[in-house]
Amino acid sequence: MTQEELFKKLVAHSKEYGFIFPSSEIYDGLSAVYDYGQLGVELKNNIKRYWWDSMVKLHMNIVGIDAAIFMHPKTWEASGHVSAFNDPLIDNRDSKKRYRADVLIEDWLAKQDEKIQKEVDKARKRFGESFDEAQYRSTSPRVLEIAAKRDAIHKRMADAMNANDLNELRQIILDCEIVCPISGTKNWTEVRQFNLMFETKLGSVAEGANTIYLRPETAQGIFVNFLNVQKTGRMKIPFGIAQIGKAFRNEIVARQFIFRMREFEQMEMQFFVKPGEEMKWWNKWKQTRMSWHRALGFGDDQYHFHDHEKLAHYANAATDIEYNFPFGFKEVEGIHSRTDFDLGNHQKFSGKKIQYFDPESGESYVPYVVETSIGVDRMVLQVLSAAFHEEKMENGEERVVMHFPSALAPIKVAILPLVKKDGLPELARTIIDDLKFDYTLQYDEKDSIGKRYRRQDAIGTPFCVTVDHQSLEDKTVTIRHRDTMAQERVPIADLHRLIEEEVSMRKLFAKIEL
RNA sequence: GCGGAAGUAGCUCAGUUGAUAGAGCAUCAGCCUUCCAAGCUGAGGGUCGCGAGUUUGAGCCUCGUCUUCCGCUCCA
Repeated sequence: MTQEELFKKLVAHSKEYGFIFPSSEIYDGLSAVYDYGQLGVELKNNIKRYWWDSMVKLHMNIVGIDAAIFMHPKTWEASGHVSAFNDPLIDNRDSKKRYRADVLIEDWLAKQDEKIQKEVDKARKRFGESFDEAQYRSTSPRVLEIAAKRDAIHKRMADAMNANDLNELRQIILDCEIVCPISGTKNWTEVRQFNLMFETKLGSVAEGANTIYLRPETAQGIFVNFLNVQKTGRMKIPFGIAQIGKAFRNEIVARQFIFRMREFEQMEMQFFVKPGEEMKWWNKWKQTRMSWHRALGFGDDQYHFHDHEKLAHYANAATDIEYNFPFGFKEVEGIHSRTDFDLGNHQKFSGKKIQYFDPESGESYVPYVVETSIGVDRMVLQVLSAAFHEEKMENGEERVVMHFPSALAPIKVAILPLVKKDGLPELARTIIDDLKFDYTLQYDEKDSIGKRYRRQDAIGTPFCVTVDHQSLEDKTVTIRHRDTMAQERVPIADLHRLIEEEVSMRKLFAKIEL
């Protein structure tokens, strides 16, 4: 079976058993929006709890918050999203390729520099050792001409970007006679603006409504609350603030099931450190976060770091943890050193002093930030694709099993009376009443016991507890393990302890490098 | 957004040259009582993605539209 077929089966399985449904399916669905079903939400909640507890419980210097999705519009000017998340795009009609208009122009500008360099190299050959490059650059008519044109275009582009003048951007592309690298033609469409932030209105139209944005990342909710948390929590640097919440990006192309959605959930922790110590902490969090992933037991070789070569406007170091999805290694989590970009900008835009007074040195400074940012939905997809297996059993038949780590499994235990008479269902109910306060359970008395085991395998339930006639006599039951299919006879009184040992998150936590 | 393919029951699919929609599995009820999916009886469930058009008549032909998949593109 190819990876592609496996992925299709996984998507179908996710829907069939109630993990993930297309949104608004009775209205033909909504592109790249998905709903979590009865099992999906349990899995997702468990993943969130695994992350949350590993942050705020295991680290005494990390606390959580839950900020609003709506934020003051100035937030997004300070964060750089208003300018950086606004891409002017242009299509070439012949090659059908789409480009960022400003990138096309910048490529052209870079080419002018190359042209100048060529002139310089030619001159150097001509003049030999007596060649004075600086003088040549400042006097050669040919070089000056190219440089003047380059600077003029550069200024026009900067002005156009600032003024958001899309027609001017297109005119520059035409004036520079920029051709499509693929088709080699100048058959360009209009430049169109793609704003990756969703807009909505706050207040009624009559009152004069303000445009606000749905947050494109949760991080800013942490930054604007830095002072609140630091002061009220009496936090001392280094410390972190964690948050789980929805974010929204109007992606041009959103696809690959729940990998890239327009509405998605992030788990972010912003760690505030003393300037100059950020690389130490960046490296430390890389290790901690990688061990968090590997603790799930999907195979250490299924992950790798992917360092960014082109850094975002706020970062001085950035890496991604990538997981080997059925469609290749893809980003699950980003670990970025964001410097003092965010806090510094909020200080500038708000006019409020956002600094930390270091009691040891007696100095005040804007802290540096190391961010860990992980997509909840990508984690769900990672766990689903790692867990999904079709296996051949000893008797030659196949079974579909979700090998979830027990701590993440949506249903922990299925309680199954061997037959639905002779008082077996009644005894099963008393077991449920005892366990239901601590675990998600399912009860099933329909069909043969083998069929019921198959059903539980398909949703990844780690334990099946089967009540039979002997149970009535000696208060024991068989407990059947999902992965090995092995059974053991245990006293009903021991069930709670045996299950707890397996499904507790302690086992996972113990593997994390703190 | 472009190109290609697809959309019929919860799932996998059949449906001939256009003529009142089918199967298997699944679901539900009853019987049977059995530790690794297939026993028996019965029942429910589809305006064939949606909307127009052609036609006496459209699941089937035409156009539009939506959604999904693959490739390109994009990606903090």
